[in-house]
Amino acid sequence: MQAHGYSGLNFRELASEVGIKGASIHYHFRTKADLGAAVARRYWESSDATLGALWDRYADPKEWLLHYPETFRQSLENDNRMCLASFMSAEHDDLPESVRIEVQAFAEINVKWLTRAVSAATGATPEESERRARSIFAAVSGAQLMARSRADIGVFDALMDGYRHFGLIPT
Amino acid sequence: MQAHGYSGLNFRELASEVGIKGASIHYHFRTKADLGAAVARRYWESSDATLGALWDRYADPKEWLLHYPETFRQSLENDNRMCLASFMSAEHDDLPESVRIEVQAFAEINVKWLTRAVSAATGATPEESERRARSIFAAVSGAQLMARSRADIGVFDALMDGYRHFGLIPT
DNA sequence: CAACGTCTATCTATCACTTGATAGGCAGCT
DNA sequence: AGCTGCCTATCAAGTGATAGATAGACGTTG
Repeated sequence: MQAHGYSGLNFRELASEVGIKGASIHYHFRTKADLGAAVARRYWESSDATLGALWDRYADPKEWLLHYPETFRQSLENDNRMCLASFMSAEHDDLPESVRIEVQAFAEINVKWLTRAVSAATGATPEESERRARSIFAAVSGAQLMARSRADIGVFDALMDGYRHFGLIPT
Repeated sequence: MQAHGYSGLNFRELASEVGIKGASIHYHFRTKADLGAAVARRYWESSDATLGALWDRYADPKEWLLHYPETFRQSLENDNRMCLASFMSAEHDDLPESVRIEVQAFAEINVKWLTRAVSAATGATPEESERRARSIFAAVSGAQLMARSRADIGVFDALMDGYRHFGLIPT
């Protein structure tokens, strides 16, 4: 799904990757919307766990923000894929409600995590921290977008350097 | 196309909007790739003109950067659409080569324009100006992404305020 | 233990529908 | 006549979804 989005996801192709037939998927997921929602849910739950691990790995709050972009970088490393949040926007209007909910959850957990990290790293007020958290999340998403469109992960790294250089991401 | 992307674009629906039949489009564009490339091309040419007009409208370089986000905002105003650059990334891997080229042209003209504007507004070196130009372009694209996913243009405006507040967009 | 029923997970076959594309015709204008 | 622009009809491929059959695991019961 991170490769072709929701509309690009089809039962037969997915099934063959798993080693079964397309019709068999309907046994586990009644509709495509159910399937999509399940995939999206598993995705943000996994991200949630990754962020939790990152939080535990470092004691210095600044380290959290410095390493945050890595969670997005991994998608690009893995076959030039993109995070669901990005597909979410592109396909937003065509997404079944159940899928949209799960996909938005991804953005929420990211902003929540970032807000806490920014707060701890800079001592800013909760409002200011959330404001910066949203800015960082949007900016990093945009960077992932650019990098994918050039199929060049170096673009992503350069943009992260830029964000730090211009002070968007506290160092 | 700004509503459903390239894969979501289909001959019959587009035709009915223009008041003709789907098959008739093949008279003007032999293949879907030709059609997509033409649409993408017209899009970045239009953006190019808009940026040129913005450049001429103000004498103070700082005004250029302050008003730049408006060119992206208009897409959202117009039916929660998104700029092609964003779809580009999402569908990048599935895009015909001819379409990809035109879509990337959009990013290029934006970065070029921004580089000149940043240079004029801040007096930074060419390298530094381009670096910031890329950062701004990616960040604004990401903001448009977020706003669309929430179907809320207020999200876009808030993010622009944030970018200026945190110094990414010079004021 | 063996026979039976049941549940699980998959299969094959098929349907209705959409999509890009082609072939060929027709009206209007120059 | 010939060109232009559009039409109808149709095709082949792919889509999500459903119906019904099948094979294996498992427990229950005679």
